[in-house]
Amino acid sequence: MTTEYAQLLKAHALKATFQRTQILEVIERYGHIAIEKIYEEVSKVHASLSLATIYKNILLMVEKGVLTEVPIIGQKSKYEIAKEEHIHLICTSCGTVMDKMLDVDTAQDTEKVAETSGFSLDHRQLNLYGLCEACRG
Amino acid sequence: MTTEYAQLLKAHALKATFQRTQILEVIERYGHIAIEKIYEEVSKVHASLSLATIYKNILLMVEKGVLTEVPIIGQKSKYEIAKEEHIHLICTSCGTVMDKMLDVDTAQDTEKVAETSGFSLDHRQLNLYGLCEACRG
DNA sequence: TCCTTTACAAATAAAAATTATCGTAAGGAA
DNA sequence: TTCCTTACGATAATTTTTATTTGTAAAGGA
Repeated sequence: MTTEYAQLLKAHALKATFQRTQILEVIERYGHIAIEKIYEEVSKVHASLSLATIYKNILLMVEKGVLTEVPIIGQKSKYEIAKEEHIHLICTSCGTVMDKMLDVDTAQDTEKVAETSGFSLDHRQLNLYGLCEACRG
Repeated sequence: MTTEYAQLLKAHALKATFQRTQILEVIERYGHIAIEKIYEEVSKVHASLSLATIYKNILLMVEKGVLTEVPIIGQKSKYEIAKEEHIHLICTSCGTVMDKMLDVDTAQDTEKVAETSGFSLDHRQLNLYGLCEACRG
């Protein structure tokens, strides 16, 4: 069966194995998720899965541009499906990561900072830390 | 002069040991530096230093607000002396990290993003990845 | 000064995270 | 289906990080 994930993998010259499509399914379901949790979740539908397989595939899919690493202060990195550039709101209480659109002004401002420094900008990583609505109490 | 670091430590309720002032001296000299490299450098002036001591002290100094962790895509976290909020320009070729002033507009824009999401903003992490002037060739 | 208390560093030791190896199995093109 | 290539699973081996224990030194009080 050619699922949405199988196509995504093939579009990046990767074979669409069951393990990989399951990993992608879990990542999409969570939005942002750490390695250990991916292992935990995928194991539920594929008990014989090896943790090494997760590591290998995550690394590979990051290399191929299917996934993006989201390094976070004080935590292990989380991973998300690569998508249009955006901002992260990270709750320091519950750990939730939310995506927010990157507004044009901020994009332009940062481009300008890079430019005036003789720096050729490739991509941004804009993380805002604080308390989400639920955790503010 | 190491008294500068001794004062910094004391201001955060930490004792000014030789090891700690040396760690701080190395971090300031490099600007941004990973654990392993700190160990390598401090070992030069203090051969019997244990790597566990580095970890313990880095963790402690981050907790106390003397240091800031800078997590970077595809690398181990680097550490810097805590200072006024700023942007990082990270060269994906040579790995150099440069500090840039955070302009008022960007600061306000991000505050607004947080606000309209019901998010109480605590601190930002704005990293720009690309090629530094030297690496553009 | 001497004693007591506390904190620290060093040295392990232990645990956790990540990467490598290799025989077998599965994907995909023809 | 057949064949070639690549991925998986099962370790094993490393690396990274954290915890524990012990000896020493510094700090403060009598």
